[in-house]
Amino acid sequence: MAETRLAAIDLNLLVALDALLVERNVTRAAARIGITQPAMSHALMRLRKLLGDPLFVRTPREMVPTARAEKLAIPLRRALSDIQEALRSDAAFDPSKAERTFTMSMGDFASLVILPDFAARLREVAPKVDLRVIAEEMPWSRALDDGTADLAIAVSVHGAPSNIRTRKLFSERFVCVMRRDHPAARRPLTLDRFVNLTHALIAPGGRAWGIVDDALAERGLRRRIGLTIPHFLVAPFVIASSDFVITLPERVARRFAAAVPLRIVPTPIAIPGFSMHLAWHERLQREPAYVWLRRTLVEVEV
DNA sequence: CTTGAGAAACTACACAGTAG
DNA sequence: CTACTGTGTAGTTTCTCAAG
Repeated sequence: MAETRLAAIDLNLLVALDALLVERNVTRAAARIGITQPAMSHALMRLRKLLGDPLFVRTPREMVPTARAEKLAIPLRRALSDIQEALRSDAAFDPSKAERTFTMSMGDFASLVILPDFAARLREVAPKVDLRVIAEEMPWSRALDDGTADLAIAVSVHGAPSNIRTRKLFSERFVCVMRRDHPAARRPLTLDRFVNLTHALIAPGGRAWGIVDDALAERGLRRRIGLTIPHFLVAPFVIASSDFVITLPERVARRFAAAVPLRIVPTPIAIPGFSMHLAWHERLQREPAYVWLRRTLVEVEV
């Protein structure tokens, strides 16, 4: 039967359980917390006895958590990260000596624009600090809430829960990008020429309709989208070696143009820009390490 | 044959009880 | 209070077994 008196529970078992939930593998979970595999196996046995549940079942690919274990995952992670913070908070943060990992949630766009300079800066001023970037798979506010992420970079922070703090990083506008020797690059890009070109679109959702199409539709215009791709990775190479034209955030365009021969021109139609924001949980508001992390991120000129 | 979970045997250590 | 000793627990190494 489940034991509810905390004094009767070895709380270290919860650290083991957390590692198992993250790794879903006894050997790796053991390595994660610095014990051997049999010790972790033993810890799992004690957890099973304590909670009266198998917790994990072996499958060819991984140790799959039972419903009971799954249910514990998020509150456990949150509790452990709170404890970790509580223990850490008094010590002032010295980036040049700190050995720790920060986890940040950000998408393709933010990674491309922010990471190159930020990662370089980190190596310089905090050589022993590791950075773990996770994709925006879950709602980022939840990742901040349960401690999966220390910081999120997001486009829209409207309607964020009240326990989430935000700060604007930068505003972004759209530009048109084509290969450097594209025939259309010889003359100014008028709206008329723009709609007669064949366009490429980065559409994570796969929908062949973007913000440009909204702006065109307002004027009763349409363009042909000849290529839709789900992420930024291949875009510069496709554009550099074809006649497709693409409309991109300016900072992305500049990154691409630094890697392959491209021409960047203004959009011939007004397209509303957007802003990128930093978001964090209020419990990290005054923690020296996170104050430093946020300041360092803001200081990186992108 | 390889990999990984779990069992067995052994070891180290903390704690409690007891003697001086 | 200190020193010694017995007990229990959790760790390690080594092994076994099952599955791919």
